[in-house]
Amino acid sequence: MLKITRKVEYALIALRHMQSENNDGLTSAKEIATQYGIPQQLLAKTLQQMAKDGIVEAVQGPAGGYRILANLDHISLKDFFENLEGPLGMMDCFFESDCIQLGTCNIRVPIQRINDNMRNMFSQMSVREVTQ
Amino acid sequence: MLKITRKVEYALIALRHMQSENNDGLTSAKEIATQYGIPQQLLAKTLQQMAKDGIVEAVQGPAGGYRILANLDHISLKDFFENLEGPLGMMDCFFESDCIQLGTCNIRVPIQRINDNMRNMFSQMSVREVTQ
DNA sequence: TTTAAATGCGATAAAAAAAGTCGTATTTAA
DNA sequence: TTAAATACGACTTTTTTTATCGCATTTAAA
Repeated sequence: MLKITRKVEYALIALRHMQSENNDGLTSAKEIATQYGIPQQLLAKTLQQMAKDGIVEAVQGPAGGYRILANLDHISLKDFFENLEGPLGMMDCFFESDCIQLGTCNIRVPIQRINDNMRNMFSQMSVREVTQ
Repeated sequence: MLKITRKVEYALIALRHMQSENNDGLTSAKEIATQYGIPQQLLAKTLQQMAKDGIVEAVQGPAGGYRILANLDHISLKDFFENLEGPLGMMDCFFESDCIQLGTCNIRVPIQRINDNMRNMFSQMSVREVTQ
């Protein structure tokens, strides 16, 4: 419980790698996958998703790849997580209301308070803090 | 990602219920399971685990059940979570070191910093904050 | 103009984790 | 003696996560 997913993990590894490149930072998915021993296709999809979110820029064609586009200081971990994995909640009932017990549930509100604390914590941390 | 498990959820529901009982708080697993629409056997196991941890007391025999034993103000959410689910870490490599990429991983240390923040947050919250 | 190496992306498969069930033993009040 | 509860290991089912497959598109370079 309370774990981050591989997708998020791979995304952070890739960003940190690209940030430390001494050239213009353009790096292919294959290059990163090989160096860190992670599945290339999965990493590629993750990078493609980040490209859609404007975090990285994709360059097509041979000798193409990805490079960081956004200022990582200005992206909170909360937004980063939610871009990749959807709404951040300790229980599903915070966004899906298909739980029949919603009316009788006695911990929804207190857990939501804790969840707010957690979201707040990740709102105050930038992606840069992980990649620097 | 970053979700609590049903086991933890059920445990908190049960504690909150027992705390609000106006009798001596002795309540059977069946009673709680019925009231909140929770699988009885699963709840029972969760209560048994809490009994081992000294959080609740188990009373056997007919008309038996469970009642709160510990002072919930003095149990942190971190300890509560770890009692039920084991070590709290955003990545498995914090406790299992079977990851071959440990040497080349470039985000382990920064993620661990974030993880420490999270553990610290849950250390400063008591179970009581959820059950009151 | 052809080729090769890269991204783009939907569908599917495999693996792992979580959730739930079953069966049986034990305890104990009535 | 019976019935209603806890105790607990083994197992099954379901869900989620992780990974793979196949094919299309882009584009630099031969």
